[in-house]
Amino acid sequence: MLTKKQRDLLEFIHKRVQKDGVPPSFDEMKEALDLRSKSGIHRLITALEERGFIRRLAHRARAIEVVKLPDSLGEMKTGFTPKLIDGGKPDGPAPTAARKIDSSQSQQLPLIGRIAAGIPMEAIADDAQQVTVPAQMLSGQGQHYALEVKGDSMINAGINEGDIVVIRETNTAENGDIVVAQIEGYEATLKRFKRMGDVVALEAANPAYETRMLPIGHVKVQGRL
Amino acid sequence: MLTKKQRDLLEFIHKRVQKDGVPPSFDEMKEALDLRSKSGIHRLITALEERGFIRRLAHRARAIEVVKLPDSLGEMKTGFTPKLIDGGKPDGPAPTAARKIDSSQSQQLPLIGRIAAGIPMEAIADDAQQVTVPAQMLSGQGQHYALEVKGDSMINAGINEGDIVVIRETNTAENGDIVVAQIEGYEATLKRFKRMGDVVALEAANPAYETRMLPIGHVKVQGRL
DNA sequence: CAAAACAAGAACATGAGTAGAACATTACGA
DNA sequence: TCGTAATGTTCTACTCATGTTCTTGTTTTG
Repeated sequence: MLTKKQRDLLEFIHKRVQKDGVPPSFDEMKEALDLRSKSGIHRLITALEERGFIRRLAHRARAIEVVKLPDSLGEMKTGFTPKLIDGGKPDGPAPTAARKIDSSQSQQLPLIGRIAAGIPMEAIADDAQQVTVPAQMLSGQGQHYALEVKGDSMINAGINEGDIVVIRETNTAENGDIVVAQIEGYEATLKRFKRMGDVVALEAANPAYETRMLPIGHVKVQGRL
Repeated sequence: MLTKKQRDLLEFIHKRVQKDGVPPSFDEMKEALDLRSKSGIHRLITALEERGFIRRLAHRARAIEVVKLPDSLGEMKTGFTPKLIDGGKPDGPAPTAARKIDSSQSQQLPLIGRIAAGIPMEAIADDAQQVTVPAQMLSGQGQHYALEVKGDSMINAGINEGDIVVIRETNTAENGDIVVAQIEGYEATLKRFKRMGDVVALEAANPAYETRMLPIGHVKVQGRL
């Protein structure tokens, strides 16, 4: 699926994100791949994006995100990723027009995936991946769902990249619980929950990651492990 | 299902991907099968794709992906077996046992997305992106959903890469309709639908793409534009 | 606000890789 | 034996991947 260069670059980006938490700039990638020009990187990035391995925001510095890795670089079956790119979306004939329509005449639809009009690539969400879970893992009450873990911040809690965790939907948590927390209304992350007065501490089970302290209003618990 | 040659080639590709992470080029395959020409490879590849064993991107170098293996090669499958982690009993060496649990005690959970345990990255599926759509685009009946278009095969129908199409769920279609079609049970693609007797023609609105003819049982209409 | 940093991408060159036509050969079943 | 499908081979045409240099905007920052 990927050429060697593309793979190298993807690997480099991934490692940088793992290590520094910040994706590299074009210049840094250029150095890493020993190129004399950034344009080559640009094209590789474009290719990777086209193949669905990364996502990015146009014109944003270092706004690259590794969505999936090739099989050879780690196990992560990517079911599908309900999320979309393009922070800017500057123009584009049809879309722009559509977005201008008065909201009172509009209604919300879930964007459930991506469809290939050219080469078929990703199944649509109706075929969402299912995982089979032993019944005793479920607490009997409440809605459960499964999530694949990305990243290694909970490594000391025995949760590694690629693992599947079973989450019970809830909006409360006890100190010490591992929760899915939504920060600032948009980031969802898996952390250990601790409340200290008016702030909430989200601590990772990996010394390489820092504990985040956030005012209580900014964190919303979405589920509990 | 497969001829010997096809099987050999598939096996070779699979091994290469396992080993290097990068699929082989036509030339390399030619060498592996001890042929003097790449055209033979081309035909084998085409046959494999037709039979659903591989997927590929047209005109992209090394853009081959093994989708499934014939039964005879099944043992080679790399067991991606994610550990299931139970919040209640967070310690380790149980997963093997857990997987052996009788299926009658199990239940299906939707895998609805991905959660970042390291750097917060992706919202979970509950926060799936919403697109706003003018009410007059909806037919008033039936379930609708939105899909982002990838690829350019429908370019002559005014549908370009990045556009969002609104689909009504249905399992029927008239000739000439643009439909989301699922082929062979796994590919979802956007094409113009035409039925001719017992075969269905899925034609792209772009001369660069060919029309696919498939027996009627292999195509399932999932929705209509 | 201006400078610095960074991303987008046009233009050009070259080698790598894919598509497919045309024709010969072989194996196998009706 | 004839016909068909799978294979081999050769050749040609075309597209893609990559490297390079430069130019044009955008974003971030001092």
